[in-house]
Amino acid sequence: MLALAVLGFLAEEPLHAYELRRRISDLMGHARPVSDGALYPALNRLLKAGLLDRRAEESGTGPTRQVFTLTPSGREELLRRLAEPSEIEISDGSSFFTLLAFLGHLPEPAAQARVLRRRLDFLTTPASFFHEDGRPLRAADVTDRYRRGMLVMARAQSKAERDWLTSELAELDRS
Amino acid sequence: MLALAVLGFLAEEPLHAYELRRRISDLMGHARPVSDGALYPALNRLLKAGLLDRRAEESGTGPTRQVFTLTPSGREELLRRLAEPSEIEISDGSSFFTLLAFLGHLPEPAAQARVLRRRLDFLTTPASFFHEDGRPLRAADVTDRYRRGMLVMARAQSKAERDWLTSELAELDRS
DNA sequence: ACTAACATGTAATCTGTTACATGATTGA
DNA sequence: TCAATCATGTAACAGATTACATGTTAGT
Repeated sequence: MLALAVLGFLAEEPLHAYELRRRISDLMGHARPVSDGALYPALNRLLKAGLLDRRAEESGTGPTRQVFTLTPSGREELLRRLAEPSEIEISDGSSFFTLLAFLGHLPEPAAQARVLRRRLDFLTTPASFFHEDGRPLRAADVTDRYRRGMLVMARAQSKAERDWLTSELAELDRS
Repeated sequence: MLALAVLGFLAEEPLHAYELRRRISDLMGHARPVSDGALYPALNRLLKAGLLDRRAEESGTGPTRQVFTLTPSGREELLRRLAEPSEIEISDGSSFFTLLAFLGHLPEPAAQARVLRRRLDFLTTPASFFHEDGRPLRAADVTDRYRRGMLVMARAQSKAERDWLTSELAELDRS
């Protein structure tokens, strides 16, 4: 997930670690902040895998900035990950959102549409939070007010997302 | 997170690991399935910490079931975690949802309200996904269609949740 | 005969968090 | 003077994923 965000942002322009952290923080870090202990090792892993290049840049002030650039192989990896997301990247809302932020990098609209379609299919498949005696509980049968709230909000969110996906897919079809 | 769900479900009734896994899967596992490699070690940690008791129960068929029960100390820990959630449990949507599923176990409505209030405060504080030249981009200025979609959906969700929280808090105040 | 569901666990590996460690610059 | 922001990293630890390992029962 962190790796995807790194590749995605570097696909737009070369950045040093600190600036990368800020952008990733804005994107995903409302919830959990991006820690240095995650970012720097991740950058080194990507570097070792040949997906990134690093060059030192004197900034005048403070430590030398380490500026990272996406290699051609890194761009391939990004496009592959965007075009063929894993099941969890489709089903987990926050992972999917990260994907969405970079989906525009996929050159073919048809490839973008395939990803949106997968998400729509996932959201359209009904799922149930709570069970009793092995059978799913309908919303009306959930007595706990907070669990009822969960169902209400999950539905509202799913509806909003399905509507958006549907209209976006329709627009992609037209072009 | 896994630990909270274990404590929460066991607060309702004793369960064996497999059944626990099913319930946790229903609750949080739409996205990522609960793996045995996470669940069994987590149960052993809680056991060692004295929050759970385990007893073997012959099921006739297959391996002996390991039935887990919440100890008094486990219940205390659950209530403490529900009453005083960490910042990330408040700000991360999926963590907060897990919390919500068990919030009803808190005996005092005022303690429940404090948690809801914290979430509402978090949602009311404006946050921005994207920045340009250090300043937050307004939705209208986001040109990428998918990023615009992210903003639209994030707003819809936030609104739905704030509405629900507000009405729930009003009801708690009345009683 | 095969698949899914039931039922429990371990081991290697990966990733992330938290804390540590350093040091300059800018604004209140 | 004190806090925040800029800027880079390491080390210990916690937690999760994936794959391995085993075996029964019920349904197709």
